Amino acid sequence: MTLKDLARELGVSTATVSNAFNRPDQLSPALRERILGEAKRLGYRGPDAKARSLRTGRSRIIAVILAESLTYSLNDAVSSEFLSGVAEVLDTQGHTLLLLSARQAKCQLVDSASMADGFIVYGLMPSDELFDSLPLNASLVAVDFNVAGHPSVHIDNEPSCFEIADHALSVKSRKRPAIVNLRLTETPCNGRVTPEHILLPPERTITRARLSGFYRALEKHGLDSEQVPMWNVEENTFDVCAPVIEEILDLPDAERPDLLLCMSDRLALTALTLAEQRGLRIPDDLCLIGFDGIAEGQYRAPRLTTIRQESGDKGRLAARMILGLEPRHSRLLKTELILGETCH
Amino acid sequence: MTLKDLARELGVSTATVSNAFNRPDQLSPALRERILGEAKRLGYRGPDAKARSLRTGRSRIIAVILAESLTYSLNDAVSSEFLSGVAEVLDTQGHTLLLLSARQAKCQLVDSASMADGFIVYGLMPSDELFDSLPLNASLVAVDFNVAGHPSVHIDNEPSCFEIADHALSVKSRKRPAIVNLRLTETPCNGRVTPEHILLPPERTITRARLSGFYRALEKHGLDSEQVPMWNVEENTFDVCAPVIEEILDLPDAERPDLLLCMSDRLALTALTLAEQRGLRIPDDLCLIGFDGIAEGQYRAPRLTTIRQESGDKGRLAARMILGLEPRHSRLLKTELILGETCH
DNA sequence: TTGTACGCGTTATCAT
DNA sequence: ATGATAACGCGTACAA
Repeated sequence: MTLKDLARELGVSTATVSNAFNRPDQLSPALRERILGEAKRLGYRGPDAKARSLRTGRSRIIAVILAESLTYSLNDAVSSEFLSGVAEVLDTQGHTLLLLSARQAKCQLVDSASMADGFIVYGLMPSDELFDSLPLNASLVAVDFNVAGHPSVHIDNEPSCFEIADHALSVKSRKRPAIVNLRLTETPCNGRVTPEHILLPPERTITRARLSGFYRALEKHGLDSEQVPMWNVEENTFDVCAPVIEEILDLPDAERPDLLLCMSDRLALTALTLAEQRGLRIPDDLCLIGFDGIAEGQYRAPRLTTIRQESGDKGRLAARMILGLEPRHSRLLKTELILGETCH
Repeated sequence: MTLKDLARELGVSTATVSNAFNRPDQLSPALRERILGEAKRLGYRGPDAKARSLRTGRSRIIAVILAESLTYSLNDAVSSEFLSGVAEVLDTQGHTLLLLSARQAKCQLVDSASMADGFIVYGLMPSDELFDSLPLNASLVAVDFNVAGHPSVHIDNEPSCFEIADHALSVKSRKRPAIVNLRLTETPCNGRVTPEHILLPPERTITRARLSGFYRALEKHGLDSEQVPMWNVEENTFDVCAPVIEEILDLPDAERPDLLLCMSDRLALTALTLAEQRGLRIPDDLCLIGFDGIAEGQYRAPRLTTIRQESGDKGRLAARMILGLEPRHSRLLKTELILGETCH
């Protein structure tokens, strides 16, 4: 049953049937009633989305391209919250959400992509050439990194990290701070960062900005940031974090850090769990700070001291920009220091 | 730049260009090279997905229709894990994932839907009529509930709940068990379930099956299940669960249950957090069991005693069935009892 | 209200 | 074998 069949059946033109569905004002109410009634009776389900999107050039589909795999992104609290914000706005506006990952085979990514009306790109992409393959006219908003020629949504990573590290270092004198990084080395590294490791360039990744904030706070407190031991973790999941955190916690007492500046809540929560297992008192023996402000860190005792970034707002804003509900220029969102009980 | 333009530019037919992209065996390698080379040079990005999907009838898009809102589903660990499993398989098979919610306006849901090649329906839908509007030929797999004429994927809710409740009641004598339900009343209810409340019919919802399992275990242990107090929560989030759990925990000592049979880990974790805040010792003062086996319940101390359902496997299986990688008949997945420290 | 060109490829059929 | 032709998929938009 197609629109054309229905038109023939009713003895009206296809245009009229189309109008009955899309533009009520273009035909008499009586005729419209009749068309809709017959449509239902004959089992015609309304204009086909594929045909319509070919004709109009729009699909009402917005694609989110995630830097990480879908499997990871969907299980991570921060990106889930982001997606949830995106979905909320799209839903309201009658659009739908197509999930893509930059990790997918390029060809299939690109042609699924050409169905979408717009793109929200979340996180640092493995390469920029991807963007050359996207439809030229489609709009694009980058989140947490920049794409030349397109607006982006960021949070103020450096100041936030300065603020929280400054807080951590002020509360009580900590002799042995250490930093736990997320995906910050040029080559993959799960473990201690040595001078041989090259760090990703500042403009490429948000974690580098977080590191700068930590460094600035350390310097302010008279510490030589170069001397502060640093670890790195490649993936923000318990399973990947745990071995690295264990390596830290299992250092001899005299060497074990008494303050961990973690770049994510997942890192900090992993440290918290493993530290508790080892009988370390928090915050007395070990002080912890995180970043993100995920629910899991707050609905527990002790609550994590962390920086709350509103990932949901980030998603909502990006979605609104894509849909043209918001001016298309780059935005910087604020964060908030949450004082929990893991650092005081 | 369309395929037609490129064909004209090269002086070959559109069919040949199409073949160069889709069926290398249909033309000489030399010609194919030339076409692909020129395509790149002239900025032709390959066949347009919209046009192709109109012609072929396929889009390589699989839609997941979620019973809950996208906002909720993306933030919930269980459904995220499910989606993650779906995405993993689709990815591998060159398909993409479109997220829809049964809560969306019907019309937009239906027409976004008509783009998809297949549907995975997750959770109890508000109404069945939705399925009448879906494309007739499209394949459909239901998860956690049944849709007439289509295969489904289930877990064994009743036996699992019997098993864990039986365990809980065996470990030590508990005088005052109580049940915390999830969305089980006919009319919304966040609080104590009274005889006036009508419960959803067993065939409609998995939580009713869970309740049966609990009841069977209670009877086995000589308890009158009718007498066991029951609460109900409408949404599986901390914010909605908390007030109900507080109502339970704040009962006078003599009335407060010493065993909570919770239908989800979120419920149990909420109870755990709030109980700890009140200085209740777990499991001595209060014994807790959950359902789901989400990571959050295991990466902590005490770990939750719960039933682990492999939501990821559920998603993978549903996706494989939709893609025809798996026979299209209903399947029942096994669960596993996880002995944590919240009930012994 | 209607006729109809158009959007962009795909594929069956035909020709060389 | 290779390549070309043309019908087809389903609506939409604009002129009439």
